Amino acid sequence: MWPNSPGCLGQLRRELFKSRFGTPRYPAKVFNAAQQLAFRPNKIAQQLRSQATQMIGVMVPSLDNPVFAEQLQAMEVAARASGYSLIVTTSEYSPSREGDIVEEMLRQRVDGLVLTVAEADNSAVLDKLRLENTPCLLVYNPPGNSSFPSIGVDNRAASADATRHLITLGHERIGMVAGPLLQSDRAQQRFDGYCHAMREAGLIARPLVEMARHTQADLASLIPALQGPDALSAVICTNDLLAISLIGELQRAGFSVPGDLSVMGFDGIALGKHLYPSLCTIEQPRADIGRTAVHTLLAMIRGEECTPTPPAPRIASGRKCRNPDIP
Amino acid sequence: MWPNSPGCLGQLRRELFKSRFGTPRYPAKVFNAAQQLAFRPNKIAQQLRSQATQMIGVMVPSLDNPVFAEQLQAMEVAARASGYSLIVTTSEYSPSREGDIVEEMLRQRVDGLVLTVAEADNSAVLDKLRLENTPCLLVYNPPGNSSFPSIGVDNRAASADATRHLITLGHERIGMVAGPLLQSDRAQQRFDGYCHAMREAGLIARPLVEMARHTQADLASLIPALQGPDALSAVICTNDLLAISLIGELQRAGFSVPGDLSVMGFDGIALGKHLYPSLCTIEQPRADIGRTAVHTLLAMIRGEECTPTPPAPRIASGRKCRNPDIP
DNA sequence: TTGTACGCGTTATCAC
DNA sequence: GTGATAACGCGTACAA
Repeated sequence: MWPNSPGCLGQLRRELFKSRFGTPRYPAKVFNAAQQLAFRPNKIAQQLRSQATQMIGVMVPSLDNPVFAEQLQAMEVAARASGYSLIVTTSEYSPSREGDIVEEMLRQRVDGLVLTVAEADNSAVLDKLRLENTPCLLVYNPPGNSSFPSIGVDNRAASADATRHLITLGHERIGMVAGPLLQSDRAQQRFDGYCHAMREAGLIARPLVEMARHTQADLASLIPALQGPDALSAVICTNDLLAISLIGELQRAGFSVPGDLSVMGFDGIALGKHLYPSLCTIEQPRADIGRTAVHTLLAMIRGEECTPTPPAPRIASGRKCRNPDIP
Repeated sequence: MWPNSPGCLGQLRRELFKSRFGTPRYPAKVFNAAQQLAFRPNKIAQQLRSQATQMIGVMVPSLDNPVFAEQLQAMEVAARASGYSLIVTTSEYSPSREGDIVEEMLRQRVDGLVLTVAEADNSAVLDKLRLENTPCLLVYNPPGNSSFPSIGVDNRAASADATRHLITLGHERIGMVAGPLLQSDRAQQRFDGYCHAMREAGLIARPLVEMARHTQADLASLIPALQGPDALSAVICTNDLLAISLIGELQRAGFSVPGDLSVMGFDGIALGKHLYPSLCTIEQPRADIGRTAVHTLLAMIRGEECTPTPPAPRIASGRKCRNPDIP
């Protein structure tokens, strides 16, 4: 009909523009024209013109882990409420994928980034981002030396809490089970907290039992620690999926849980409390973390907190869930 | 340095352009200039110019349900492998949110949409999309009358399979438990399949037991059906989270599972098989569904299958998982 | 090979 | 108020 004649679209655009700034006055003429032309504002052009995309880039290791999925759910709701959209990517804990993803998002000119990287203290992608001026926020990664603000629980303290909890219950031979350590700085921190609490109580910290996958236990690597006079009476897993799967493996192999071995988790995924007995775990407020991450990043985008090293907003150490079956 | 001088950026762009079409020849001069200027191609401008965004819009009801999260994980990997990004949104089963989300994505000029709507046969957002020419693919929604291609298992057949499985095991008093029915056409289809299999076996189908939430069972609404001479001996839940949570509630209330009541799930989330006893369920190949959804949509975007009603690609009815504890 | 000019759809700022 | 115009960064056709 009217292709690009400024007489029509020009006025239309002007009206739509005004309506955004509190002068919403739609002459029927303009409104009808908009409908007849099936006019739909083009965000691409708006973004190019305004140099802002209202999009935030999100990178998590994997969405197969409910921890990240539930955090993302909260982030999406919070972002949408503020008029922002999410570009979501998964790194699979691979540094090279991390690099590609971030580069891609920068080309897309996202207004900000929310990342969970493999290792915050030794990350090529963070080194690169330090030279950019795109606001960037870490989630779950310990604040450490990365010089980026980070949101998440204090893994060391939380893990020490969990250990003390088991000690209070009378356990002395406590171990820790983790997924591939190289891939996650959180697991390392949680191990540190465990060691600290053990020493503090005069107990000996056992070496970490490392499993091949983050979310699936293989019993074989734990069996040695369950035999002999020094056999473990309790273990803490670095995440809930690992704990649940370990409990299943133990039961399948004829062990009684928690009779022969108490198993504690870490994360507090929603499912844990529906199980029977419910999983004893350290609960990370995933929804809060997601929401807070978005709000913090939006503040950074507005330039409110854009100093490179603001006081890292930490959420207090997670709280323990009662598990009546742990002795 | 060189702000916009065509002498520099023009050549640079040309080189980058050529390199995309098989003449990758970077004179050092150009390459260095790119680095010195910290040049980064602007996707926004590319998108505006080429009228294609290489972005696909995804809408799922909620990421708190691992079914959708795991599907999304597979979609993200497949999309990235083809150079596409994902804009992810959650509708929370709300039709009004569905409308807002899709409108927003159309303004963003996504190249295609992958949606899971509440009710495909009665959906305002699909009615609107029929008038647009943005490729659109449904996931999990039954193909039905929506005139959109859809990917997912045949819920009716799968549910009938599950029912027959229980019947084969000797059960006769079988019930079905669902979340809020109005919010999900899948649950309705699964109930239909159950009814069909029951009638087929000469058994009476019980009325659906509807729970207030999709992922959390409240035992109270099921208790009546567990009492009296006609007490149920088995139930099928319309999704795994509901099943797991119901099992927990039952056990907490002193029931024995599967002694007093056998509980079957639907979806086959990864966690189910790690439990002990592992959850008996109908497995939907979520990763396959996600991958296939992306590949199909990309084909539609390329115009290969862009007829409004192509033969709906269905994945064969999911397969049963063995659960040794169901009698 | 190298330089130039136009258009994609908006927004912003002019002049009328 | 209304209409024309520049610029955002890129792709591309065309001219030098």
